[in-house]
Amino acid sequence: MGRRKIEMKMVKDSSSRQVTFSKRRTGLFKKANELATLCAAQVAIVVFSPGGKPFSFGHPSVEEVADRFLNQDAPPKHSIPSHPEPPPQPQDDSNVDNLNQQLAELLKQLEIEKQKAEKLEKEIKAGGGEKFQKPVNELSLDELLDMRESMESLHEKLQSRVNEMEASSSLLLLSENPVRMIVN
Amino acid sequence: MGRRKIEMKMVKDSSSRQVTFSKRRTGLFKKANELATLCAAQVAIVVFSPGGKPFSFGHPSVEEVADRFLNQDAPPKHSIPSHPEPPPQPQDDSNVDNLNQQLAELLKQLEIEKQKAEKLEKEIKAGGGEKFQKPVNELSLDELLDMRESMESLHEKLQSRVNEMEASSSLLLLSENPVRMIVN
DNA sequence: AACTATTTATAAGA
DNA sequence: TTCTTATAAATAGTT
Repeated sequence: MGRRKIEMKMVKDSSSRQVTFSKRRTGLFKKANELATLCAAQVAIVVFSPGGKPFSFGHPSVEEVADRFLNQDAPPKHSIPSHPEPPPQPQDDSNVDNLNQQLAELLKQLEIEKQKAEKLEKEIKAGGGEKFQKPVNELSLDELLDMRESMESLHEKLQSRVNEMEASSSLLLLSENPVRMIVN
Repeated sequence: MGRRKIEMKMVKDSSSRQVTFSKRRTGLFKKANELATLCAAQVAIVVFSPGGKPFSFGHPSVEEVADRFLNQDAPPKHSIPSHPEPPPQPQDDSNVDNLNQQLAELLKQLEIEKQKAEKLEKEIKAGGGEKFQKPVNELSLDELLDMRESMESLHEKLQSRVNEMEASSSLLLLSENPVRMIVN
């Protein structure tokens, strides 16, 4: 999906591989979050980078998905009653066991977090800074991401303003009238 | 990614939601497979469909990834002590508190910056009035440059904070469960 | 970290 | 469900 189509084989260059991993992990988690959001599905993902570092996503939380996995509850909704009922055997695409379920849950949560963040970002971008008045403890990763976006937006505005100012000041220096500048 | 852009909200129609889930689950697993293949990374995903059916993907297998998670090798930082007997209460709360405090600070600074920006904006726009007689240009330019600097600084901090939050949230999610994840 | 040129993923529709 | 098609997204290669 880029300048070129690449072979589905391990990227040899360690450095490039790390870059690819970062980009794709982000994309994967985003997709997971979208799946969870659009379909009211629970998702958990666990990933070990080539360097061995773990990353995870879960919706609504890794714990919940994990518990559900462990308890093999296949309830239609989000109920996580610790009712020791041996529910139906999942028909996974691959190996599935308790651990797998837990992992799946984790991945879900991560995805959800990402989606929330995106949502917040949009809100912030669109609206104003109402979010800044919310109690910090309620700030989640999503909100943080939103904040980052608004920051970027602010920064962009600042940037263009500075550019205008610089251009104007330059012109002023060239003019016979050294002062007064109108910036609108 | 199709004929039209869709809102990131739960698909109301049950039937459509099921279709979307099927398509996107396939896509998610495909992406996971590519990530694992291209980056030599281990990946595990568990998903519960809106109907409550479990699906999973694992490379090399969900069990292996799960085991690796459970058998965490003591990581340098956000490690969660996975002790054999009484799995100690994770001190995640403290971590969260710290993050929240830092976040609070950032928010404060952001607020201040925003106010400055607004003030400056007003002054500049009010240019239609008396401002023309003051050396607004130079002053404003300086102020703008300062602001830009602080904005950039803030942005950097926010960026790293986001990174921490992502890692921490992952850890926290796992720590509350029987599953443990190490992010270092 | 940003930016395009392309490749993919997919929302609709059949 | 599967296939097709028009678009929206993701991302490989670059800077």
